Amino acid sequence: MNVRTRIAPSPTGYLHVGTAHTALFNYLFAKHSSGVFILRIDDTDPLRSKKEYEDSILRGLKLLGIKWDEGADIGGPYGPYRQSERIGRYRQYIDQLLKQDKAYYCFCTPEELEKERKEQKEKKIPTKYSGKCSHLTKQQKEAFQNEGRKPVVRFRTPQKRIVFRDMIRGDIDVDASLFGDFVIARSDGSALLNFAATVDDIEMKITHVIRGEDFLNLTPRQLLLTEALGHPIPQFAHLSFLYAPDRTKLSKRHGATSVTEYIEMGILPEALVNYLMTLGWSMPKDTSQAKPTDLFGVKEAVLSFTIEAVQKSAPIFDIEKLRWMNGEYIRAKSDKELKELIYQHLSILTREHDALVDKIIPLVKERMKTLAEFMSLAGFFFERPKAFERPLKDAHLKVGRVALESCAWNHDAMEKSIRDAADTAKLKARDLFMEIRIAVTGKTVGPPLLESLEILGKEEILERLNSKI
RNA sequence: GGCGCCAUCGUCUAGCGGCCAAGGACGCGGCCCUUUCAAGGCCGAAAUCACGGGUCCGAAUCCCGUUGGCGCCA
Repeated sequence: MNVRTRIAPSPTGYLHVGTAHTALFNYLFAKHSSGVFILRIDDTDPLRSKKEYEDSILRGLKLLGIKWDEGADIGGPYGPYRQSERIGRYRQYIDQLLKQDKAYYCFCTPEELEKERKEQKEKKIPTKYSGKCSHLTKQQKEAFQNEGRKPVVRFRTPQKRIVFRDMIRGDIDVDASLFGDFVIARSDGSALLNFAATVDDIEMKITHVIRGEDFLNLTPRQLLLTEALGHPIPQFAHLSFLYAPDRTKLSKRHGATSVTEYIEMGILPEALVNYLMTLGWSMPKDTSQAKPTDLFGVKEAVLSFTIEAVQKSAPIFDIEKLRWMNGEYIRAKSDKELKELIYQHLSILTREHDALVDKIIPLVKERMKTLAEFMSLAGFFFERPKAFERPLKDAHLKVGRVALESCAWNHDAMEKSIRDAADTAKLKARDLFMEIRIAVTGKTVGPPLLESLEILGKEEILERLNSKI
């Protein structure tokens, strides 16, 4: 069987890391079986859906290297892949169910339904639709229509137990009589998301539906609908949500939630993807390696990915581990690659800085956890420090200036001169180094000092020292 | 409220009945290296496997219940 999976984001916001996570697992699963991965846009909510969001979601996924074989932008044999362009199809399926009496018109008003619910609550019985309109006569229907009522369409839910096997969670057992006849089309005729998704999954021949756990309770309905429509049911797998450290859903108040925001922070796409893959899944131990590793790419993951190995519990998104991983990826880059990334990331740098940047990169590479940190680490190369972390010690600076004035401008000569001067003045060399560091960079921590002095040049350094004495 | 899902170090996880008085990674602490900070190396603290019952010669692993978290429906 040819595996076909899909990600179906609603374009109501920028690409959320949780969506990227789900997309990634769909992709890994499909590609592990040489299957097809599809990108569908579920834009059934016209009020909240925006083209801008759709574009950014597509861009984000591409950036992460998650490529789809069929999708809203590139089409494919089962298109269109945008729900707003499929409305007519949903109508056809609704009519089919209506014709077969597997669905019916319900004329109940919201007020009537609310009243019904209230009564059920008072009697402490499960709240569900009573089925009041399930067997209306022709006359009754006409009477309602003459009143001007617009009916919704409800699915006639078979009263039975539904058992299905979730590839991650195992057997799930639900009693369909508990949720009753649910709505599949609004009074304006438009299909509800769950119905639309069911139809799309059928038409797009989706074999494995891998999605968020919020759909777990909706799956029995999809199963019933698929059955009623006369199609084979796909396999299901439900992934846990990603949570913030306070165990609530990742949201704006926890900081960055969208892929774009992480990229803007200077997280490399490969690092983000790698980190996301370790959330809920782990690379099987390689017996040839002494230690298992958290560091691996999509290609390797595709080889060993199995959905059964996915963790059931909900992971917490830990930005510290992401930052560590990003540092690993930065250090794995060649200096040249890193330079290009830095140019892309920091628009204030231009090619005229090229010679300088070439020299700086080896000094800061192993100190950076994000691309954005380049500037906080190396800013002093581009402009003189405006602020100083602490007041400077004049006596030390004078000794340091004298030592540097007279010596050749290379690492070893400077070191010797500074150490000798420290000895003569009965100062600790390390203190002398520190004062020079602060005078030159403004900070107590930073790249190696003597290498930095070499790069900035004697004239500039002496001026920086003089200005502080 | 009804139903469903989940539960191993602070965090991500390994573990799928004996190899586990629980392994790795991030983070944290210490030491080494060192002109600072990193990077790197070494060492360490950190989970009575949520709790309580079973099943079994034997349970983190199977079953039941409780608690807590989350979700769906309303």
